[in-house]
Amino acid sequence: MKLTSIVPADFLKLTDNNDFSLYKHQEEAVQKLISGKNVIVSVPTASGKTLIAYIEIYKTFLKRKKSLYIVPLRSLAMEKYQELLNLRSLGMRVTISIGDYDIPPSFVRNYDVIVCTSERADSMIHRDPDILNEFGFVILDEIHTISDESRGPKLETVISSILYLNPDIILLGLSATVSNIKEMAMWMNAETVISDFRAVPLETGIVYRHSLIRDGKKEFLGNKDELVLIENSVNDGGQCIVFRNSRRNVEKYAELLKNNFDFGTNIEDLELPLENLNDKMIDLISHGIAYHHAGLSNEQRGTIEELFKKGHIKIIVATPTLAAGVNLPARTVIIRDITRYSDGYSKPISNIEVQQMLGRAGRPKYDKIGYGYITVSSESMLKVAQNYLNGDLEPVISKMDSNSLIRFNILSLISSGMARKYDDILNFYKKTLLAIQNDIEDYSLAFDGAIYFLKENGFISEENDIYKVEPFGKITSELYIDPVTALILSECLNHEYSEPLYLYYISKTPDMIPFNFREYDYEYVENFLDKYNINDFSEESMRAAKTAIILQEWINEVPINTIAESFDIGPGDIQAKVSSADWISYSLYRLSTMNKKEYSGQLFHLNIRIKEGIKEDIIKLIEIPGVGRVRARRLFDNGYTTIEKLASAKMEDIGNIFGFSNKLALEIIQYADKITKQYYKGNNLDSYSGR
DNA sequence: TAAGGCGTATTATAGACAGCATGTC
DNA sequence: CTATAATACGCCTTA
Repeated sequence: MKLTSIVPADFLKLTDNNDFSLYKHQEEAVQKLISGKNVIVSVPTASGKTLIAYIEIYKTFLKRKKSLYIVPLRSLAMEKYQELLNLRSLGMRVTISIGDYDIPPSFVRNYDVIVCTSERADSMIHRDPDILNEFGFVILDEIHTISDESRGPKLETVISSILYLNPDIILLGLSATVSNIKEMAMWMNAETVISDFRAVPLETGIVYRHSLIRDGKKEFLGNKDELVLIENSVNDGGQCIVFRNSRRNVEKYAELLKNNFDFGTNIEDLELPLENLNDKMIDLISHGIAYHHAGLSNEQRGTIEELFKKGHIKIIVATPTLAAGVNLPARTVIIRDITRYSDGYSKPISNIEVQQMLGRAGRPKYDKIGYGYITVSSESMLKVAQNYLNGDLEPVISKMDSNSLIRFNILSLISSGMARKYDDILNFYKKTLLAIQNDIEDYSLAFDGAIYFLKENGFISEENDIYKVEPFGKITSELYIDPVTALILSECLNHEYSEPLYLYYISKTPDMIPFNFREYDYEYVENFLDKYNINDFSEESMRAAKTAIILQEWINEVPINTIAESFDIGPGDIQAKVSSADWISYSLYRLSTMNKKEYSGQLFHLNIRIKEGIKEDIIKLIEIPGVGRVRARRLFDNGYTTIEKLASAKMEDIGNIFGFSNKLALEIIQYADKITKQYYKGNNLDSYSGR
């Protein structure tokens, strides 16, 4: 079936006027969508799923309705947004709504296609359920993430809300292959399209006892095992990704590769942003090798991904970060470990995850074929690996049944007005996958418990069997924080303001995952707890204290690498923690405006200090574009302590400071000048605008 | 006496979303 | 519950 037989010819603007034929699975899905049915498509990655979405988005646009594209990760949202910008040639207005790049909810009305994360979709719907009336089509990318314990329920809530409020909206679920796709389809009132089509064919094999087992045949590799496969692949002009199960293993394996191979690149030619990378990384890169995990800073990860895309790096050794995130394919993928520690035990990873990693094998347009190998070291693991490759699939299981999620969810149901009575809550839950897989009556105790908790703690009230949200509950729901977090922050506000103590409370909330605690942390952590009279020496408290200590270093301008070294953590870990603390400290500030107004100013500043990693005295300077924590401090140390002083500075004087070009200096002065003039016109300089 | 082998005890173990603000090529 | 690899440590053997 040709494209133009289903969409107006206009659509060809997207395809360079190429009126090609759809693949079978695309055609099937599109026809079902056009006839007004919900669809779940289950095909491997890189098989043209986006085109299906494109076509229905356009059809929806012609019907003057909006489309919502939901993905699990911010990086994927970014990627999808860039891709969907093409739709502007058809007159559609495309935008993105994720943490940093936000549009106010009301502005959604000015766009036709909105890309967002599950959490943002959830929060948007619960702030303004009526917004769903504007939508005609919702795409749920990677819908199998419903199985994810921490994040899955957010996506499930979104789908359930749509089924509950606006069943007319057409749903398109894009899924990895799972065993209970029929059950999912029943839940979503959808039809299924299943195919094993791949744009680049995949050849798989298992490395076991010095041999490669492929198609039932054994090829002897020698005692270098999978290293032979890597070497061959690279020598043949390919690139390679090796997945391992821990950061330490990742770094060690990269080192091992370096001792075996040299796919050298001339470092000087690369113009690396050297300050990002450490010596070890640079040494590896000079051999054409790199490692990649969440301990790296965002800048480091970006650099390595870029170098890999350009072909300067031949092999990346990585943790699963690289499997889930942005699309970074390689000809050969090697899964070195198929077990991983979780909840105290080492367990085989899920096949969904294995397939996701294998999905990175084969670059469309560059490789004729992709290779995926799994290495195992025991007979039992060999069985497991064989089962993966034979398509032994797991089901998608709802994880909406935890008490904390039920509390969170019932609060947002009541806060949004979606539920006024107990029956409304029940009716909502009947629309969840949880209800398909379990008897929802079994959860009535959990519901009662959650409602009791919310009432007791002042989030909601009840009168004549009608629930009403209290201001405390409303703000908690809008901040998208766990009700327990809100309670801990309220308790915090009862203490007199103290920087370390408040950081401790922020770190103690369930929305912050604190740093791990090690044996040698005892001494300084105990000192901290003693010093601030915290009489809680539980492990939970110790971890929070350690996190608070690290955050304190951060807001006192200790360089990130110094912190990383002295606490033996990665710069990426600090960035991740800072961003959580940023969110929670903002929530703390907002809560203070309700009943502790006298602290609000201080807490507003604390939030900025956490966001930027600065001391109090340069809060004003950080506002200038191009000036971060380091440059702001240099300006301050050179006597430019206020915006006004900068406004009257000379370009050369600032340009002479280390780290400032004349161009930057000029921009800074001009900006400072502008702000100062506004100030004298009576505008408020105290408003911080972020960057 | 120092170095090295070996068995046993100890330790550590992946990742990442959410709040708000303003008018973009 | 059903792990496992790296490291630390103690003990013994050997050059």
